Amino acid sequence: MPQHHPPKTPAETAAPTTRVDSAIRAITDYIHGEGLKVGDRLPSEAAFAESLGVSRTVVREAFKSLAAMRIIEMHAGRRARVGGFDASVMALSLTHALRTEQINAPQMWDARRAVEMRSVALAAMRRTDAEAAALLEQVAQMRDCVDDLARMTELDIAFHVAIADASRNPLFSVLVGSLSSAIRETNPMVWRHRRDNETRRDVVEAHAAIAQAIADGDPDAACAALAAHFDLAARALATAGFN
Amino acid sequence: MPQHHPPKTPAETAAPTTRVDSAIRAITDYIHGEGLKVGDRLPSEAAFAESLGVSRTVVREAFKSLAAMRIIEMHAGRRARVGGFDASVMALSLTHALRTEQINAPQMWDARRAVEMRSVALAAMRRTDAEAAALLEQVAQMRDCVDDLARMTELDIAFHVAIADASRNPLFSVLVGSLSSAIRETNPMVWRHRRDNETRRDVVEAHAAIAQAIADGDPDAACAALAAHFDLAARALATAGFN
DNA sequence: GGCCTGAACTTGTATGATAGGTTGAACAAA
DNA sequence: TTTGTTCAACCTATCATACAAGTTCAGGCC
Repeated sequence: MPQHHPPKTPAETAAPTTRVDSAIRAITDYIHGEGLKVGDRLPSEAAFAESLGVSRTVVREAFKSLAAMRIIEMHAGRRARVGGFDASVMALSLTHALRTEQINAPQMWDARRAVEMRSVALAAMRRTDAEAAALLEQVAQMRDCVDDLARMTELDIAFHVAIADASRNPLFSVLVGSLSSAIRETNPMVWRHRRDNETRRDVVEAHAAIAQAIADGDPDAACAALAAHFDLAARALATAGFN
Repeated sequence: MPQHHPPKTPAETAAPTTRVDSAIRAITDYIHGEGLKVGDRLPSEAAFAESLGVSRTVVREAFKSLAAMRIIEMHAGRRARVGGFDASVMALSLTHALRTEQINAPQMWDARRAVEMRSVALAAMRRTDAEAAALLEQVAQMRDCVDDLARMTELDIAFHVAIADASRNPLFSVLVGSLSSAIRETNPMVWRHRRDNETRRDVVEAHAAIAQAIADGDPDAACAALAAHFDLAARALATAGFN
């Protein structure tokens, strides 16, 4: 029997238990109802407090909760504004899931592969010339620091996110960014097992192949190159002892 | 030039600006440092307040923020516990992104397609017999309510999530759940354009083909069936006027 | 043993106060 | 008219305190 997922409508239909919860609901409804877009200003905490008939404490916790999810942005003195979609929330969530062993590294890599397989294909079809050049440049930078693990990790993530940006679908940027970011912590363990520089160079060349395929505007080649990249990673994961 | 994403390490390395932010950081670090797992109890708000040298208000807002992200769970009178990974956070985030037009429906569908393409393949390889039977049963239920839009929508989501569950990768359950859930709001608009029952029946049969392929343990057939399903959806989206 | 009870603890919410950041309009200077 | 300054009003960040209501668990009673 499949596990039962309680059906949840957006913003959790489940009757709000605490006043903070209902305040959160009221605020999101307000944003939606007023048709507010990113950057638009919200009423003050005091205003919500009065209109909802609760203390400012309650509204404040609701605001903070929404700010944590980047649904709104808060700054001292300034009114809260509607927030922009961002990878950080999902990244935090995924990092937590990894650390608490609700998900393991191979599972994360598997999902990442699925997402990026589409991301590179779109990038190959939609990239601008500037983006193509930038990707090739990033690969060049990677070649220069096969020994610097930390730098390599950051370049790696930036490279994959840049591809996602070129896909012209911000959702891919966020998904790729958060999935990559969450894996960051396991990355050093994997690389430690690539002792010989030759293997490390293989990784860089895998990236080069992806960048080239995207520059050539060849989705199929890009997918093939990405598949090779992930196969390499999968082997490394296995070697590093991830189950 | 590709847009510059400021590199963010997990839990945002960016120097915490407010005390609440640093409290959030301290709490997540505590969870990680103590190696706490899902369900483990955290120290009380008062304890954190004292150890961090801030008021309970600050700790409370930090707790609420983490609770919003499901990193911890809070209940009146009970100590906070480490929370389980859940689709609701991402669903809320995505729903907000859709409502504020940071992402549009076709983009969401595209990402969903990428994720589910892998989800069904894994499900076909790993599903238990019980899961296969359950999927077929769910399709049967869908056949019985082609006229009930709301019910159909919920069954649809439940079906895709059930497949993800069968993939044995909880990340897919979360991704599929949240992506499907976020699309829920646009679903009625799409279905309104499938006037004739014949087309609606096509949709149900597309699901049937997926379920059958998974039951047969045939990943390739499952992918093909899923592709057909999404092509159908893409056409409907176009008809409904989504750009 | 099993059930009940209450004290101790913990979270949920309210109130009031203060410090410090932000904003916008009135006003002065160029 | 334009630009720059200043200040009052507004707003958020944080604190201290208080009390209601839910939870836990050790004893005590049957």
